[in-house]
Amino acid sequence: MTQAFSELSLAEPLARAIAEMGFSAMTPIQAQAIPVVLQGRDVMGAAQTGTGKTAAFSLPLLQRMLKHENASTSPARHPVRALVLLPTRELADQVAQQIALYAKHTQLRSTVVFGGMDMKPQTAELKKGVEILVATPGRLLDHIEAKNCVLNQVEYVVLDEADRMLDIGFLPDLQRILSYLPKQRTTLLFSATFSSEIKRLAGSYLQDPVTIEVARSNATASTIEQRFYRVDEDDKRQALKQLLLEKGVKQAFVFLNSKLGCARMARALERDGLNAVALHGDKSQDERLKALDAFKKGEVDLLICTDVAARGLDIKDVPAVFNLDIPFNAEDYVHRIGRTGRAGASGIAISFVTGRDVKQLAEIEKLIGKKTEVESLLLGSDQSRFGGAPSGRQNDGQRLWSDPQARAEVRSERPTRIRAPRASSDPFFDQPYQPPATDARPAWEGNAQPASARGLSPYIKSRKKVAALFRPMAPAAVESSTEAAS
DNA sequence: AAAAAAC
Repeated sequence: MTQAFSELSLAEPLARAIAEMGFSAMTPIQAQAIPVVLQGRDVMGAAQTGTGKTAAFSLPLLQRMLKHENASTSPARHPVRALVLLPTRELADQVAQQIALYAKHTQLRSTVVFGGMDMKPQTAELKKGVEILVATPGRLLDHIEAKNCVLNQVEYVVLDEADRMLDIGFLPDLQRILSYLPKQRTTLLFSATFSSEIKRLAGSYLQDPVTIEVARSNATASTIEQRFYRVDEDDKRQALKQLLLEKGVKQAFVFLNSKLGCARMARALERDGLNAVALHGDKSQDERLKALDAFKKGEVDLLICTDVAARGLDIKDVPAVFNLDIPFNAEDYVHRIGRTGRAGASGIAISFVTGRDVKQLAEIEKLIGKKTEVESLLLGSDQSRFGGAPSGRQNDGQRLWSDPQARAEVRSERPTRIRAPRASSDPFFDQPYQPPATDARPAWEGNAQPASARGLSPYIKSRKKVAALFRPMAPAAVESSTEAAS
């Protein structure tokens, strides 16, 4: 019982824009949220990522703005009537572009303001007057305080990624912004994840809200295959390269927890001959937008990013997400893997687990309501560069942590040694990638090296059991995946 | 163990 946009009797300019964009059937969040927003109710909406939330709030807002003239008389001909707030600049940019497309055939004007860019062009746009303003909090406050925009006629506020907007880092800015807005207004909150705490807090910003939950909140899309591999800190890059080949992945988001880690990983992968670019908050905004744009166009294969890219970014057909680090917040796991498997497409999410991530993994299991199985990964020697002769063996799905004893051992493992940052003398920066000196022979063939040096998890007890689970990679499969990856 | 958002 999918409903069509045509059943909504939207204003002609909106219907035309939708048709031009090739949309006909509504997604569940759209089918449920649009009628409610059209009634002017406050909404708290939870829906999986990639299910069309932006259209779910922007279309009915535009419709209402077209149907209802702003009642108050304004000195500006185009007072801001709708304000959309987002937690990252790239996301603000993306949502603004989408709204502009929906509003294309209307007289309604929209613009976006975010930090890291020159104030002047933004100010000029604001002074011309816009009905719809998309923004990140900090820069918006700058504009408000510089009196570049007046928000006392705002009728609609949207907090997208609402749980993030309401978290401790954003809340002070958000409260200040809200203090500039009329009390009488419609407020819409949307996110894929809502913790119960945030839900309660959110309630205090809403008046008699309608709660819309199209899937259990915090759920991950069933179109995303989720896998977890036990990988030592030092083996992560090698494991990434190997899995890219094995899975035949052409393009992927690669998440790390730190900006420095991203910068290093991107450089190292580039040196290995991969087409990788970093995206994190220490880059200039210009670089950030360029990196994202190149990834969108498919000019870049691997986007090595922090959680700046975890939420909302909508890039078509990215087949894979790698979590080289397990995110600090379980919610961010849900958002990160939501960068793949969008709009019903399939995707794979691969996460690397070290000994100290066990607790966090449990949090993720709790949040997504699924048990995870951590597999071990036998790393090949990789004598060649990426795209050359593949490694000799691959893991064929060994379930490691289903064994309670192994799990207990993992818990007690000492934390991985962390290399201190050392400017340009850091060998990680300056030396070409050295493949591991060992071959890929497994431990049971009498290799004297400690198991961890070969990427074999040190807590494997039964060699026989393990041997049965590993088998050489079939040559045919290797070739096809190599081709696909190049 | 961090990142994000203003200059």
